[in-house]
Amino acid sequence: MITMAEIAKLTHVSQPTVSRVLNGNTKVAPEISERVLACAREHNYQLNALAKGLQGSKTQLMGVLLTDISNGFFAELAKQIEMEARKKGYSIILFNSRYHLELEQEYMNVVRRYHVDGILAVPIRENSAEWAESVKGLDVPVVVATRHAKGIDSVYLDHDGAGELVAGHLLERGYGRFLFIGRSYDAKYIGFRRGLDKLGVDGRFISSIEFHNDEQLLQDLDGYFQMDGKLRAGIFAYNDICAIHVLDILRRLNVPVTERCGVIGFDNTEIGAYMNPKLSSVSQPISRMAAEAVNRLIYRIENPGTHPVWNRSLQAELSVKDSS
Amino acid sequence: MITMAEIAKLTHVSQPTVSRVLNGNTKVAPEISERVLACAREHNYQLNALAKGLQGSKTQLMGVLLTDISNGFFAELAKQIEMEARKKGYSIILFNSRYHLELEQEYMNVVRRYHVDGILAVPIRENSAEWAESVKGLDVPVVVATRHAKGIDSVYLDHDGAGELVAGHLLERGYGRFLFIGRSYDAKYIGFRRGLDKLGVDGRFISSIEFHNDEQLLQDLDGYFQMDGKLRAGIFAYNDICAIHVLDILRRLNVPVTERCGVIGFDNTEIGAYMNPKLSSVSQPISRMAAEAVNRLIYRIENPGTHPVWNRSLQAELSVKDSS
DNA sequence: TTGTAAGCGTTATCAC
DNA sequence: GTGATAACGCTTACAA
Repeated sequence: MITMAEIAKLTHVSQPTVSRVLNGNTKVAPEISERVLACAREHNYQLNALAKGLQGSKTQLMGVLLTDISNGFFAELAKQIEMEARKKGYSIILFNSRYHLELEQEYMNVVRRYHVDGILAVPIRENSAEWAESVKGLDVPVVVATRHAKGIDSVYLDHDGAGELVAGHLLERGYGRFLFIGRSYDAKYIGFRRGLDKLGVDGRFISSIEFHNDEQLLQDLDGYFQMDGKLRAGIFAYNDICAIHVLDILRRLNVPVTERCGVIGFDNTEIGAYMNPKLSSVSQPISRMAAEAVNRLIYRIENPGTHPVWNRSLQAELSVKDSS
Repeated sequence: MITMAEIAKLTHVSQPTVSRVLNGNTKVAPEISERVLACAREHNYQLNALAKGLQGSKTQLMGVLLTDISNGFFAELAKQIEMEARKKGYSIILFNSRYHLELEQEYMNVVRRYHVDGILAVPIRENSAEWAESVKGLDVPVVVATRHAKGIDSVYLDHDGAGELVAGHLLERGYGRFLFIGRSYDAKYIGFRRGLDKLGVDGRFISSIEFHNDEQLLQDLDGYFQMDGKLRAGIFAYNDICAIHVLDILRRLNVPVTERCGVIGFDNTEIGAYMNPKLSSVSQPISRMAAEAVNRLIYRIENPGTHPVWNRSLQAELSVKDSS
């Protein structure tokens, strides 16, 4: 690997001049500039990011700390982050905590060794005191993605609003009663109820059940479809996997989808598109989330100092397919 | 961030002594060692990997160049690579070519900037001359994963053997005729045929069709099940996605799975386990592939110089579920 | 066993 | 405009 000093020797200039030419910020005589650039190109010069970083300047490295890269959602997020970072000239150093708190803690240290310019994290427990502590101890900016973190910049999906969105869609499609499958305290359900309420749906027609296993869900859905047989049911599952189980059970119960009920999933995973019928689903705007997170992080990198905490809530989008 | 020099000042020793203590290779007086270690711990000292790398020593960085991190298979691979690398004290710098040749080329350059100790790659075109050229131009060891690369160390799955494995399984389960869905020149099919042949299956009962779209596949399968109605059919699809389409079509054709036919997928993706019936599938030993690749790369890092090219072919495993 | 000195490849601060 | 020179934090001789 050729260095600036070597290029300097070859082109009969000083090494700092080579630096000036290659960085292109300071004025340099055109003939020198040309000579140096030609030489650099010829030898396929590559900046030594280590030396640059050591010197105090930026490393152009972004630490990315995820919980589970093998999860399709985070894999897509990682992809988008990498794309967006690349656009801005940053490379990604990847850490995957696998939901191990100790590992996450270790990574918070390891990442410092590489003097990354900033960290983009999906913490395991975004509101734990220890994690907040680690972040404060760091001397680099941190942005949290996919979750709301108190006291730290973050970008996340508005689950509550997503529920409302689903409510509007199901109502528009003429469903007359509504079932949420998931925890009753889920923000999605809160928003779902509120949305239905706003649009004048009687609370009697809104209910929720939890999903534990197929047999229990089958029982529950069977019961649900015994009553109020005439009203088409709009079913909102807390994620696509759950929704897929629902589709399977509906098939076993001989409840035709869209005729007697509609099903909406959450996450809009690829797998949903392979179902029959294709699963309608709420999609998280992953690429926007990645872009906003990366850009905010870069903003923080380029504008050090304390700024008010920035929390960006993104709106969900509905990907309507064949199941609703 | 505290430095060795600062620790040296605080503990009244020289900076190289601090280095000696922290690295633990050279002999240092116990009382000094203790003092230094205590100080380092107290201030949560972290090595400056940039300085270490710059000095000529290793960066403990591994460049990982993938084609598509959002693909579940590669996502899992990335996870395993990260795990294995971490175990050995390496961190991962991730690049995702998205199957763009120019991007891959750019990344081959960018990665040099960070002076990674080695590169673990899934190249887009493992046998292209240009790529081989880029690799030769590099001064760091490269190991290719998931594909066989001529002239470069690589770990990959034995597709041919996998086909043979499937043949044995289907025969054992009593299927009497066999259908491969995919390209006829696929190594899986070659192995599949050979396996069946070895076990005495008449070539008349072996065939293959390609998969282009659902309608065409439905026609083809319909035709296939019209003839030789008595023989149970063992169907081997070139990947899980295809197998899932097959399952769907079999349902539409009212061909009961396991009674009249069995279906085997390839990749053993998570999605297959959510099917009904659960999809039997050939699983690539991802974690072993990752481990072998990482370990080979580390071997190359620690033993520079020319060694004979190392090509490791791994055997597939069959994950038998409910569809066969 | 420990300290001194040099050097890795940059950028930044000076002079000229 | 351009060239010395110092500095970043570390490892590796070499000296004591």
